[in-house]
Amino acid sequence: MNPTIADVAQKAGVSITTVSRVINNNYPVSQKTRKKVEEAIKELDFIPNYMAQGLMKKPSHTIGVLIVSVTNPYFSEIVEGIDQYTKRHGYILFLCQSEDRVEVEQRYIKELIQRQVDGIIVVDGSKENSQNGFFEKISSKVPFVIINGYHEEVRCNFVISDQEKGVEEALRYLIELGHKDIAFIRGKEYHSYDIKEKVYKKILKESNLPYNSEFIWTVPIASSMNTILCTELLVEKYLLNRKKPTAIFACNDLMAKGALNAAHKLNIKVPEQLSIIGHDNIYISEISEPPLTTIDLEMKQIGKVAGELLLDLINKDKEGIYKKVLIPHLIKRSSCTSLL
Amino acid sequence: MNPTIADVAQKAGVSITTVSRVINNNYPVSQKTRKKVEEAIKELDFIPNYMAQGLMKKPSHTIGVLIVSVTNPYFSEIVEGIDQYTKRHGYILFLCQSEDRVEVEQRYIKELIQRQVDGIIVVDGSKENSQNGFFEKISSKVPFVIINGYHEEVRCNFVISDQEKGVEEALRYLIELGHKDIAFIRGKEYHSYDIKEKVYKKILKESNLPYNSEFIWTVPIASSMNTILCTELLVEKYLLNRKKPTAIFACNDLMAKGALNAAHKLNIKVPEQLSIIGHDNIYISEISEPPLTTIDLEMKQIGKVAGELLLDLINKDKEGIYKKVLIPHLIKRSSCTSLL
DNA sequence: TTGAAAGCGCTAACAT
DNA sequence: ATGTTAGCGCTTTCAA
Repeated sequence: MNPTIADVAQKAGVSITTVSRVINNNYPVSQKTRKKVEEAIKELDFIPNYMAQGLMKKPSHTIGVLIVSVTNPYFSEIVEGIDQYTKRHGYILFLCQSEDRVEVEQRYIKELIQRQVDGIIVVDGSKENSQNGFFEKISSKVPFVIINGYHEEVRCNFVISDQEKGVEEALRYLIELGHKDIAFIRGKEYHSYDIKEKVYKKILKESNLPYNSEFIWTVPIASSMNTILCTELLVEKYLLNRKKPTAIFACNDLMAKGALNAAHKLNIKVPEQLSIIGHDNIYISEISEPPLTTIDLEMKQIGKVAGELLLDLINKDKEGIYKKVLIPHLIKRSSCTSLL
Repeated sequence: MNPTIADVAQKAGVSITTVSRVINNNYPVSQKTRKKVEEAIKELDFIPNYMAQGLMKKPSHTIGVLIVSVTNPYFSEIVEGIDQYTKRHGYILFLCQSEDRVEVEQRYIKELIQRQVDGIIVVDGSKENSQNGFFEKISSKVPFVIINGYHEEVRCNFVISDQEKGVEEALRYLIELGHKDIAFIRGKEYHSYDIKEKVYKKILKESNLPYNSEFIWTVPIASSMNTILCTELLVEKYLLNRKKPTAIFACNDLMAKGALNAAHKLNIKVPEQLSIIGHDNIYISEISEPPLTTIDLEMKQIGKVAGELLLDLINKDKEGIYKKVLIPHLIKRSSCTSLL
């Protein structure tokens, strides 16, 4: 058993109140007494019990972060952004992985509240929990910020990137380069893919390019690291059996990398014979061969902004509902070429 | 403010004890009473205060995990392994990033104890804190497991991979393939690099191959994601200015990927003109072009084994000091070729 | 500057 | 089956 404040008090020959005062350094204590207490603390190797402290003191200086999976760089980079900002302010993180399951998401959030976190950040919160009112309900109980994820009509704090803008920029770039046959790789069942596909159709129309449903390629697995392999298989098949595009837009870099691998396998030169553009700018896009042109979501920055907003909410520096929108930008690397 | 157990008791017209009993489901409560209480809980949206619960109940069902950085797949894969195992047993994780700083490591570990974690896992704990007795001291206060990191003469629980075996296997493979000029890429100041270099020299000697210090390439940055870029620069320079090896052994896959990129840049074909072998088997090695031959450390498995050991320690199913050693194995992919 | 005592929200004997 | 009461380890009035 760890020693308690009473042990320290006894050893130092003072009251527990005094010990508490030197621990928290919030009331005057004479030099002599302080020294005695500090020595007792050192000797006993006393570490105050946070649970007991937390019972009276309000803030726990703890934040809950809920993601799908740490091994996916998209999430880990956001976590790093959150952590770097919040740790400077003395917060520590509970890390929860939902594995993309709606009930797990709910279970974790309740557990976080039970554990008295000062606030919660959910990355890519599920559409279900957005729409069924769960997230809104949570918002009323604890400072709560959602990063990306579904947000139409949902009265929660959001930090999101303007996906439409990003996809638009990518597609216009491809079209400027002279591409007309642009395949679109997406995952299934996620709102963000639906949005992107809508933009895809819109841009084609605006550019007077025909829409061909054969160019919509849907990958069954889209957020774990298996996405790469899975996309590779799919793209290989389509590149062989369907009408060949001159360019591919992929809804995330994992898929883009999978497409790139497929091209390599089929001996299709990128970008000479096939241009590929990704989305997110996880570091994988940077270290690919060739480095992938992509849309930079600035995940670390998103994490930082979300952390900042959450702490402001916690400290009541901010009230009301916030929606912070970051504008993503195209990063031109070497996976796209001009047809003109 | 969240409602308390007293609010629930009042609303349900019972004593707080009864409420506690239905929450914990550990004493008989009549169907009728239970129903009343459950309704009150639902209506008030009551979530018990973990801090107050924790004051009496012993285990917090919380584990502290200390790593260098989440964005490095080596760490995130281990974290995933730990989490997958421990979450099944009802544990939640504090995630702490030391950013490779010895004092931060100490600060976090103390904070974790203060927060009443049931146990701590440190990944790649610093040599300093191993040698100065800090880790041993912590071991006496709380169930404590170190993954990899320095472990000679340190009386702590360890889950480690047998690095010597792995490096040996890699090097022998290269030598069997007919390589005589093998460059060795390492980081600086880490015990694990020293071990690997020792094995490198030993194997050369055993194989009657000359040792050439020009083939020891030391990368200044070796554990953040910048390693790749940094190695790329270094290898490019050495490939141009030093005696050219026919094969490269890299102490981790990040370096191996950097070497691969450098080769690409210089138009050196891998594996035809240069064989590269990595270490760790993070997924980057798998998705490289060509896929990298590497030593599989099975990080996820390491995480699982560490989680298992820690829970056994927590539940007193195990006593004493454990050192679990996993044997890494060579994974042959496509980045090495025979010279014979 | 210090100490006594109440109480944070809950659990766990002990009664009934 | 349910309630009363004494803490868990600490912070914080209040008094001295």
